[in-house]
Amino acid sequence: MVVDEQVVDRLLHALADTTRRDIVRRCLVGEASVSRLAESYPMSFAAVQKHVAVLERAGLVSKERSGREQLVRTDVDAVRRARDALDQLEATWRGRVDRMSDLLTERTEDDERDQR
Amino acid sequence: MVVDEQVVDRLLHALADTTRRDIVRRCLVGEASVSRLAESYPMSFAAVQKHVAVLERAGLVSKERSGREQLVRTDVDAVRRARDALDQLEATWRGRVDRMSDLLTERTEDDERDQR
DNA sequence: CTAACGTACAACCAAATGGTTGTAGATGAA
DNA sequence: TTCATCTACAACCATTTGGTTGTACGTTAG
Repeated sequence: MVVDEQVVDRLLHALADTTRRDIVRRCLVGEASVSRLAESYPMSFAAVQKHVAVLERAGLVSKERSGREQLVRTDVDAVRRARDALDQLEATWRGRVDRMSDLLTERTEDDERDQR
Repeated sequence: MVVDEQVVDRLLHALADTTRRDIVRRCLVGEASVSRLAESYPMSFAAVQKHVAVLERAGLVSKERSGREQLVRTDVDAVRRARDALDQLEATWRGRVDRMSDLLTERTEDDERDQR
């Protein structure tokens, strides 16, 4: 249940890139070969290969050979695990926020800055 | 409501580090000076300063002078925004997963090529 | 005033990132 | 078989990252 911090590191790092998030989205609906993916982005095939490798190391996608193509598929369970990890992170924060709210009820002071 | 991809990049990158996540947690309950934070981690004061700067650029924390100390405070609203961004990202994925379930019953084609 | 403290910032460094090109090996099509 | 396609991977490069040390400056305590 305790999320391995290193796993979270890899997960968030993998997701901290627009291209990689897009690949995850694309490969959630049906598989796509790496070369097919590469056509969609303004970078070389090898660059896309590297992005896929990062996602693979984070466990977000997996590859499967199909003839001479390598089909990339987002691991739905991994996405769920990513979401759970983020939820857990946020739950910790929220727990702290809630406890902080109690403390703040008696110190309505300099926490009156911006509200949106 | 469309999340700026670059903002998400900065946000996820800022959170993709164990030390930085810890700083966020710590500064959610009460402020802490940078030097006090630095005592908690096996690295130099300057290194912690840089971590705080990364969090600051991502809008997750803010600093406020108090005498000669610089108090770091997690921006609760920013945490909420981070959470919303992640929720939105995950909602997109979930939407795709749901639609994929439908598509899978009748063989998916390439008609889903461009999203955005 | 002086000394200690907290901070800012620059310079430097090693390693990782994100990109490129080039080469080579499998595989499918003609 | 031959050729085009898809992939893997190495080498290289520029930039960023994450760390260090050193210096300078404002502020508080004595």
